Amino acid sequence: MPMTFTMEDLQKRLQERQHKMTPQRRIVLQIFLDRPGEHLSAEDVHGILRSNHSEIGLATVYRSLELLNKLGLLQKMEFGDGCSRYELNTTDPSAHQHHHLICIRCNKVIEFEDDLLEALEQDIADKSGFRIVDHQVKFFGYCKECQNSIEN
Amino acid sequence: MPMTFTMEDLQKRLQERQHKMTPQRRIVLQIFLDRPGEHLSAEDVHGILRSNHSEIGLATVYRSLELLNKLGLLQKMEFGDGCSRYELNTTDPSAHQHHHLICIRCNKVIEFEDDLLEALEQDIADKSGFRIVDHQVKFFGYCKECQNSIEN
DNA sequence: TTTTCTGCAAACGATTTGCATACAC
DNA sequence: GTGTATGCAAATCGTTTGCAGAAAA
Repeated sequence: MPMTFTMEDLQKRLQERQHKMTPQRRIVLQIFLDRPGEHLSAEDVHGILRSNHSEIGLATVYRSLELLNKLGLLQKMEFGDGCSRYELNTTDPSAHQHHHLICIRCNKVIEFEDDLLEALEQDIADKSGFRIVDHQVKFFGYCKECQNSIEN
Repeated sequence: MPMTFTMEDLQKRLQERQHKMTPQRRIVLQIFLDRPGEHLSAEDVHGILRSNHSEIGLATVYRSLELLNKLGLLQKMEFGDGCSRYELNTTDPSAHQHHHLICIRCNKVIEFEDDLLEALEQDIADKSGFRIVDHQVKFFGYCKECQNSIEN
């Protein structure tokens, strides 16, 4: 089980860049800590806050997500559904970055890791001369459940 | 050099779905035929039309791009610059789908093909049970030229 | 007290839509 | 002629921004 961040990490990283610790930022991070593995949009977060009776302005949600991303606590991603989504980073530097399988029938997003990807990246770098610093890999298809229900 | 589509392909595919051949659709496709390998946004296309003295309403440009995509003549993609981009598909069914290396300094997009990707996809499918029908692979980094100018 | 933050409302940019007219078939 | 397409303007949607008041440091 990969380690995630703590509030102290948030505090420390905010201070390093002369930002301030605020209840809003703490609460937004806590939402992700409470939901490991979920890919939340700004609207999702805003809705969760609303249902928690801890309303925070939508603009502040956007600003907090962007900040937590810059601080390295959240990772930003796009699944082609028209909005940015965020998920908690792991603190484990040796962890492989995971990637996403997106079911085009039920819209489920599942994650995978695969060592072949590292080989692919190395191969691309060698052939192209690019110095690669990040990648995005998404596979679209039908998950097991949807394959079954199509057959029936 | 991969084969691309012709106006006859457009005509045929339009008829199959009871759509009509219009000058606007013909002109939009021609723009892509004239610029193989370019990744054009709706605004790009609209600008080219403007400079060609063949103005077409922006809404029609959007509708044409979406239609050409549905007909399989164009491929839609996102590079994270806030707008959708399109490029001509090849007609060669045995061609490997190519992928993109995006320079995060000069924003150049270059394309690559790599057989390892097929292996990766097969591996993922085996492990996850997903039936994969499409994928998106983007690598972000520094192109050769930008690596050089950073060193200087 | 100084600087950064928040919340609100207005602004934004890409894309979509409603509708009357024009055109392809 | 019939049904689809176009052009325009207005609407939409996610996101960003300006600004005045609030709150961290």
